[in-house]
Amino acid sequence: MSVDSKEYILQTAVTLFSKQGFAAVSMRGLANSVGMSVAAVYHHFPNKQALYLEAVHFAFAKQASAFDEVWQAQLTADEKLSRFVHCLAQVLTTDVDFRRLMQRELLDADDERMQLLAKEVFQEQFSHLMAVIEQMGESRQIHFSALSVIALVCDIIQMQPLSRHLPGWRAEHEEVDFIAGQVLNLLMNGIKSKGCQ
Amino acid sequence: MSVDSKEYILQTAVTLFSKQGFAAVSMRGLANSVGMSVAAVYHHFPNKQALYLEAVHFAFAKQASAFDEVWQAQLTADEKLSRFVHCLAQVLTTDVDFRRLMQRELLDADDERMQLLAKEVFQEQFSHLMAVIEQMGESRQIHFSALSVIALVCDIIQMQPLSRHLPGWRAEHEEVDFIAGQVLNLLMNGIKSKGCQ
DNA sequence: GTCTATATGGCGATAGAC
DNA sequence: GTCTATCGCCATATAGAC
Repeated sequence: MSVDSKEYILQTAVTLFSKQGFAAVSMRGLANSVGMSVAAVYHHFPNKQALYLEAVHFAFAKQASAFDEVWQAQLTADEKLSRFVHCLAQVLTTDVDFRRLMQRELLDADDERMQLLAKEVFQEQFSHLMAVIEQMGESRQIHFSALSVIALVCDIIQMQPLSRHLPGWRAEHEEVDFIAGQVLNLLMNGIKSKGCQ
Repeated sequence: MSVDSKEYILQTAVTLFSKQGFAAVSMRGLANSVGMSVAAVYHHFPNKQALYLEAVHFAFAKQASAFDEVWQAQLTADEKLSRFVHCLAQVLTTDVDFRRLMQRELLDADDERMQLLAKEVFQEQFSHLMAVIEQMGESRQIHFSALSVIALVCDIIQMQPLSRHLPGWRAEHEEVDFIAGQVLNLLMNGIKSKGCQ
């Protein structure tokens, strides 16, 4: 049926685009991966560019509401922040396709697509995060603090292939709970953990 | 002369690869950009892959010693950390090609190239950073703390095209000194800046 | 909706003259 | 060391039958 084929193509496309990037993915390769002819793929999408845009949309829509339970729960601000960090680390570690597509979108940095992403995917979560940080006592640099939380988690995870080869690395450094715990410790106490608590 | 042509090709290749990625750069486009024929480019490099590897090496070699003055100066550990964060933010903001190539390498995450990058570019700087953090009083999670410093600066800068469209953004958020100052404040005091000092 | 076949053009890489 | 010309292949995309 039409919808099933289209969704299957999209799902496969998400994986291919996230692994290889737009230019390196061929319509032949995609058609081969889904077990169809090139012409059949072109029946569902007018061209490669449109297919890519739909694939990005498809991948990001899945994650848009992953954090809703965090914000709606009856918790203190500190607990909400903790849950958010855990959740973010979990999503970025589990859904590798999402994480890599995100990285590629930031690299391309097409302004039109960035606006769309900001508005449709991130703005809501970001506003919740800023509200939580405001409740925690920070009154001036809320935007920057919220950004720092996300940046810290994202880049620690995406630097893993490199940090594996740097001195002092241990296997537990790549476990979701360890990452979340360390990030939260840094956010609460700064780098000198002993001097502050 | 040979060396000049080769270096000019490399410099141009660095820019093209960082902007478009390996697959999207064509030897024809590169040849056109440097004002030579395709065959002339192939006189200097055996194939596209080798050209890419030399280009990455070329771009990273420039930055390898950018931080040496930070570590060798007669400063307290706190001051060294401050200088490092400023320097890193400056390099990542100024040398956009370097930053994007780095991001692309992390995306590809070819393990052989990661090992080479770790050993030849990052290991030395990372060891210095860990030593500084140890001097500051952190005794257990030194690797993770050092990683956090780098991750925070890197991702705040590479998320700029997105954060521009998120609520609370101001133009000063993209100034090098502002970023370094905020990052250092977070590292020293945590997110609740008032509760700790 | 899916197929086979094909049009059209760009790709990486090479041959051989100068 | 650089050129022009070219090889063989793969790319995106379409035509038309079933």
